[in-house]
Amino acid sequence: MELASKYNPSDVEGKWYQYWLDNKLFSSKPDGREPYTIVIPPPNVTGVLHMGHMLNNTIQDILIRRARMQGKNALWVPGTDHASIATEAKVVKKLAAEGIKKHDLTREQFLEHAWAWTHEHGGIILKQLRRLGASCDWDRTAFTMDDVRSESVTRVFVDLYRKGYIYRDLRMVNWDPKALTALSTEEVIYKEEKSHLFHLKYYVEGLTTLDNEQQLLDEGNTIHRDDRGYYAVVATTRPETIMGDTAMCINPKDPKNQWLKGRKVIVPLVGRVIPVIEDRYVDIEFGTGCLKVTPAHDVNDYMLGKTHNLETIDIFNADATISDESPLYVGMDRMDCRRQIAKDLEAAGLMERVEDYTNKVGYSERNPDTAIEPRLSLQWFLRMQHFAEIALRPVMEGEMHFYPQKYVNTYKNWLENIQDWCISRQLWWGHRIPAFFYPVIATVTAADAKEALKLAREKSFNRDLKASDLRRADDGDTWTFDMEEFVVAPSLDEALPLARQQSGRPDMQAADLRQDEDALDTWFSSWLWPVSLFDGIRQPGNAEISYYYPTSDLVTGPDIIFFWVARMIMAGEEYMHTFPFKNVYFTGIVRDKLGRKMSKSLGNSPDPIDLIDRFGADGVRMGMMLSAPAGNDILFDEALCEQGRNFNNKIWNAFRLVKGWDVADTPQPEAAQQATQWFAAKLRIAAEELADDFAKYRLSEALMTVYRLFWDDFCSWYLEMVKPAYADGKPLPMDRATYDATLAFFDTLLKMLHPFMPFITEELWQALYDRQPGESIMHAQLNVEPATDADRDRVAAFDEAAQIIAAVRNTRTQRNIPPRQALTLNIVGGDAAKELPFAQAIAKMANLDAIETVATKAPASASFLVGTTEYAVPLGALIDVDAERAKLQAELQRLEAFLQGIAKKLQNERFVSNAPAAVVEMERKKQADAEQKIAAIREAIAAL
RNA sequence: GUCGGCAUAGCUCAGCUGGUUAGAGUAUCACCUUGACAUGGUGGGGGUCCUUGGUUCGAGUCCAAGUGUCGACACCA
Repeated sequence: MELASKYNPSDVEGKWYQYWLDNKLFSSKPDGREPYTIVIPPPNVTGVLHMGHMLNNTIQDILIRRARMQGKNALWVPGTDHASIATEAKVVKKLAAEGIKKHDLTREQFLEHAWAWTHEHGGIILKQLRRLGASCDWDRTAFTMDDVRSESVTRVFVDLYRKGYIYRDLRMVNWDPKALTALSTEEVIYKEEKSHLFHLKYYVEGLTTLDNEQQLLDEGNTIHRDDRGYYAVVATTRPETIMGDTAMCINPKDPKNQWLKGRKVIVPLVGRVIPVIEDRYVDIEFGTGCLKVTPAHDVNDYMLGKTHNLETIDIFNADATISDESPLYVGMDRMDCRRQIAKDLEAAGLMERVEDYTNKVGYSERNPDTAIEPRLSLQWFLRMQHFAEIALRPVMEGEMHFYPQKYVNTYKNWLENIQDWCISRQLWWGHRIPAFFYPVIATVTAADAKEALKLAREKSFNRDLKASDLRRADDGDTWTFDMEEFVVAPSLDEALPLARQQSGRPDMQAADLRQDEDALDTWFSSWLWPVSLFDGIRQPGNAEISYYYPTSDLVTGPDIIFFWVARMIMAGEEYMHTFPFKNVYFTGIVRDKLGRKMSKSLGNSPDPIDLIDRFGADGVRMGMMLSAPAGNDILFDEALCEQGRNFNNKIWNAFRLVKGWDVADTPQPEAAQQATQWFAAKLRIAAEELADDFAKYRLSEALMTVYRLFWDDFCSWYLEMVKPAYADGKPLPMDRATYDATLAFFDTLLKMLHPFMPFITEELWQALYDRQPGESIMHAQLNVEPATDADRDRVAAFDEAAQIIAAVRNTRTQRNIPPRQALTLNIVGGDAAKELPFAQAIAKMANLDAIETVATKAPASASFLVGTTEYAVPLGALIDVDAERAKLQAELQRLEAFLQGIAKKLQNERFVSNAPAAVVEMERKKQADAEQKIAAIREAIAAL
């Protein structure tokens, strides 16, 4: 067989992936074997592969392939996420480019566009994963909005509603004014920002003179006054919200502001008179201690509003332009308004001063340029207390393991301070909330119109309700108005009888029901993923869910520990009564080699497919894994892919060497026999190390273990030791015993490498022996005998031999003796009857013509110590006595310093009496060895 | 602000319950091309284990404080 001297990945990768597909080698069905399951963290359906996916999916593939080769029934389930906000935003943008506004379309029309977009762009990422070698069972590819998953989501919603965990309420939510939807607290990202703190003048109403001004000043009040009168100073970063001010608040214990108690102040520009209220919430130290209260636009102000029964004026529209509730700036964008009002306040002399200020502003995770706006709105919530409790247990009790473990703390912390989950989103792309509304005429009882309106608004959650919407009944105290009530059911068909019953109107028709317009948070479907993939919601206890659940490992980023991991544990415990995965492996964030996050604007994010084209999938996989300890950020450097590619080339060339040998039925040379025995032992020990690395999820170390085993032990040592000699410019044939052993070693090595580098290992494994059609390394079993003590002894003995070889080579290098010039090795003062282990191998590797035991070495020798044995290489005329002496002197000095340290330790009585006997004994042995070495070196120097 | 992680060779990281002269990969330097591979071979150099104090016969490892750094959470008018 002719093989190119360089490995070319593109020749083999596509071929073998197709072979795996054609032979259904990724597929899994429940059977009698132990299952090993991974569910993919579903990437956004319209996403494209980035470096984070590369890392994440490489790890999953390594774990899956390893499990498969251990004889487990390995299943990796792929799929995509509908990513409601992200996808809807993309579709809206695309439509906008075509001049179509979302709200000019009906829901159905919009969804048609969204599905078209999904079908066009969807699944690209899954195709890209194939280039990486991902061994997913593609026949099972799922989508969070396919029929099974959608129905599961709906059922879960209905179930949780009936269990009383889901409720509807008017709350201050994080509003994304661009996407026009509420967000959960986890979807808000706070960024520090340079802004301004505006100090505004709120004149005190009707106060022209303060009789006891001096006394108040003496008591510590800070009183502001100008020719227009007395005023309070309020510091704010958001002057545009003053139109919504309905109070000013001071801390009752604030000595600076006692004079304002019980007064009323005038909102600047607006002219509205608002009360001064008192609440301990106000921080005395901050600013002037005067806080403007805008209940509609700040979470804390909202609380104050509730406590103090304040009016709520919502001055923003949903898109954060100024609403007609505001007396000023109607229709203006909030940011423009901030600039304008600052100017106007300045011009009106109502701005005392402006200072620079750094504060944190929340931004939408999905629209990173859009500052979120706290907004009162009616949303659906999931009560989290129960879920926090059931999700904490399996992690704290060690049923589930996190790698790295530090995330247990993060997890615990979040669960213990959990807030209810806002699950509704004002989007169309997603799972529509299965709540069905029907109109009713409601009543409230109140003595006057104002009270009635307030009660009616509370009852209907409708802040837009106006006094004219209320109808007073004849008795005077009863008011009626139109509102809606709802039922929750999986479908319209099931909703109708419920609604008839609930309303007491048996004549109600389907057309009378109106389904909630909102969709559910994307994570409300993702949290069911490990269950819904096996249809465990719709068909509890089915064969698949019973077999594959709980899954084995989850591989994901720590950034979604709350969004996703925690919630999957909740859903798993709720619906399966047990945790969804045994182990969670948190990967780090992929950064560039300077430690910066990958971003489009920095242009430091390589295209994974381009990398695969250049280095091969195996090379890139190795590049990812080389620097990826669990949980640490990985600093990605193309140089690592290069290293991966080089390793592929090394494997390839080792194969070329082995397959190039001629075989003959000749006796096995002693050196080769020693080498095979040693490598067999080394292989068994390495396999144990590898297993240990995997057991601890130290995958980059596992890779390094195999890397060194292959390159150093197999190529640099073993192959060199067994390589046939040359005669007449041609290699001699190799004996069959060594050849067979070498092929067997190669076979095992390929299997150990396969999870990391699936393509090249398949290519070579297929070529190593004759294989059956449809056979694959993927399903070959990695069975390596356990290592024995004899193996460890042999490996230790070889380490000494390797040191001797290195020392002889060093002797050559330092004296410019060519490798081809054979040398003789003397074992000085040794027992002539005792054979040096690996003598033949040493002779071959160090190019020695003889190894002799001598009583005293030749005077013109280079000498060195391995262990406590002195070795010498007679150099004859090649000797440089001065250089030799200098070398020995340096070694002597080093050893003497070392000996001194030990002697000091051993002279310390407290050490001798306190340290364990074994430790003291070890020190004594070190001392004796060092003394022996020193004596040997002294002799060597004298002999020169 | 609260809590947590980390700090070891130029770089990226191992180093377990304290006990050989602190390791690996990579980079770097020198030498080496007829014989699998220059995407290679052989050999070398390179460390005040962040600082200070403590515990101990003994500290990279344990404790405390400090410095730096990263992260989570909370508040921020």
